[in-house]
Amino acid sequence: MNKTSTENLKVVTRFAPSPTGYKHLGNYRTALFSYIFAKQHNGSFILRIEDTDKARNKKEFEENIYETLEWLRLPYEKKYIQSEHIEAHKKYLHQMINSGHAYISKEEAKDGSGKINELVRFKNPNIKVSFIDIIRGTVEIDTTDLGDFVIAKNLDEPLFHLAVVVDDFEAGVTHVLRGEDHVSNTPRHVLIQRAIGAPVPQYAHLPLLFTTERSKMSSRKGALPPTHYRELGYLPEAMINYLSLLGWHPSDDKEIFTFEEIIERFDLSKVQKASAVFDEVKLKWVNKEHMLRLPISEYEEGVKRFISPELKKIAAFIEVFPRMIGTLRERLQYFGEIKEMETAGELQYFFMIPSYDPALLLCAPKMRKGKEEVTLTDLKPIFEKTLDLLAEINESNWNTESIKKSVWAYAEEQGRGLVLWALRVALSGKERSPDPFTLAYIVGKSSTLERLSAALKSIQ
RNA sequence: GGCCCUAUCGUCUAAUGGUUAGGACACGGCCUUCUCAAGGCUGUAAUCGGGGUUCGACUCCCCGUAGGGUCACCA
Repeated sequence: MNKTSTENLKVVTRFAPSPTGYKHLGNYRTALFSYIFAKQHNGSFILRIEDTDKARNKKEFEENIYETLEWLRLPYEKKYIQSEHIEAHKKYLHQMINSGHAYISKEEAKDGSGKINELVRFKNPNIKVSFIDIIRGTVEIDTTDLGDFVIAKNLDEPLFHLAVVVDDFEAGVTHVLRGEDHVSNTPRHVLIQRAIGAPVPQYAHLPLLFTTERSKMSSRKGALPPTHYRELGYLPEAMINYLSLLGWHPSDDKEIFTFEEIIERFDLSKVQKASAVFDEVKLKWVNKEHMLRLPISEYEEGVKRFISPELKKIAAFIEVFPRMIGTLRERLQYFGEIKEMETAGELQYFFMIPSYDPALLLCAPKMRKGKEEVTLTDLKPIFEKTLDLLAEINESNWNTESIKKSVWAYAEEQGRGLVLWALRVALSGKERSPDPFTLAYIVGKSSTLERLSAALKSIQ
C-alpha cells in the first residue's frame, strides 16, 4: 500500500472533466487511478463537471461522462457542477482583490472587438514554489515567467485556475490526480492556495496516453470515446484491467485481474513517468481472457445481444445456440465480433441448411494420394456410407466424440482430406468453419442427416 | 524558441550497481490437423548516442539526440 503523509485526513480524490468534447481513454485512466487511490485509503471519489467555458460546453459530452463512468463501474460519492459554485469563486476573488493578491486590469478584448474587459489578474510574487508529486517526487518550479496570470474574465466570470483551487478546497480534496499536461498549472494553483489560505493537496501527474500512431490521444485523431468499446461488446472489467496496466505493473507477472485485485495491488507511486501507447490488440487479448472467465449464462447473454432478431427467430435457434457457445469461446475476442460473423455469413449455417456450389465439396487441399482425378460422382458412395454410419448413432449419444469415432475409420480408409472436407462443406457450405464433428454435434443429428442428404442429391 | 518532463524488444513493461537483461501482447517456426480458429512446444527481437564515476553500470552524473508537455480573456 502507499504511504502518504495524510493519515489523519480523510482521502478525497476527484475526476474533473470539462464537457467540451468526448473524454478519451487517457482521461478515464486518470479517473480510474483516482478511484482506486480513494478506495485504497478508504476515502471518497468525487466527480466535478468543469463547465465554466460556456461557449464550448455541450450536454451530450456531459451525458457521455456519466454513461462512461457508469459503464466502467466507477461510482462517485458526490457530483459537483462547477458553474453552480460561482458564488464561492467570487467570494474568494473579492477576498484576493482586497488582500492585494489580485487586481482588476482593464484590457482590450482579444477578439478584436475593441471592447474593454475588466480582467482579474493574480499578482505573481515571482518566487519558486514546490509541491509533492507522488509519481515524480518533489517538483520545484520558478513562477517568474508565468507573469500575472488571469484568474477571471471579469468580476462575475471566474476562470479555470481560480475555480479549480476553490472547488478542490471546498470539497476537501486531498489528492489531485490529473494528466501531465497540468504540471505547469500546478505552481499557479499553489500560489492561489496560499493566497486564500487553502492547504496544498498532494499531486500525481499521470503520463499521457498515445495512439498507435504515437500522436497524443484526443477525441479527434482516431481516438474513440470509450463508450464505443461498450457498443462493440467489450467488458468493462477488461477495459479497467487493460487501462490499469498502462503505466503500472504488478510485482509479479500476473496480468489478468478482477477490479478487486487491482485495488488491492495497485501502487500509485510506482506508476511510470513516461507516456504509454494504447494498444487495441492487447486490449482484445485482455478482453478475451475476461470473457473466458464469465459464467456461461452471462457469456450466452453477451453473444445473444449481437445476433440479429431474424436469426434468433429461426426454429432451430433455441436448441442449437447453447451447443455453439463452445466453439465461439475459442474465437471471440469481444462480443460484437458475432455481429461481424453474421454479416460475413459465417453464422447462418449453424441454424439453417446452407446453400453452396457443389464444386466446393471437392476443393480439399489434401486429397487422397493416388487418386488424381476425383469427381463429384466419387463423393456419392462416401456420402451414402457416412449417412449410414451417422444414422446408427443414438440420438442421446450424439456428441463430438461419438461422431468422430463413428466416421474416423472410414475417413482414414478413404482419405481424410476427401471425406472430412466434403463432410464439413456439406454441413457448413463454407471453405472455413469449425471441424465437421463439432459442426455435426452443434446442428444436431436430424439436421446433419438432412444436410448430407441434400449434398448427396446435389451431386446426382 | 524559453521553461519543464521522459527515454529497456514493434507495443505494455520487469530488473532501484553484479541477471545468460525477465514476462505479456504481436510476429515467425514446428506439432496437432479436412479448413479456419483454439491449444502445445519453440524462435526472432531492447537498455537512444557520447563521455564520465566505479573493480563493475539499464541503473548514478554531465553533454548531446529524439519524443512529449506548457507558455490563453480554454480547461
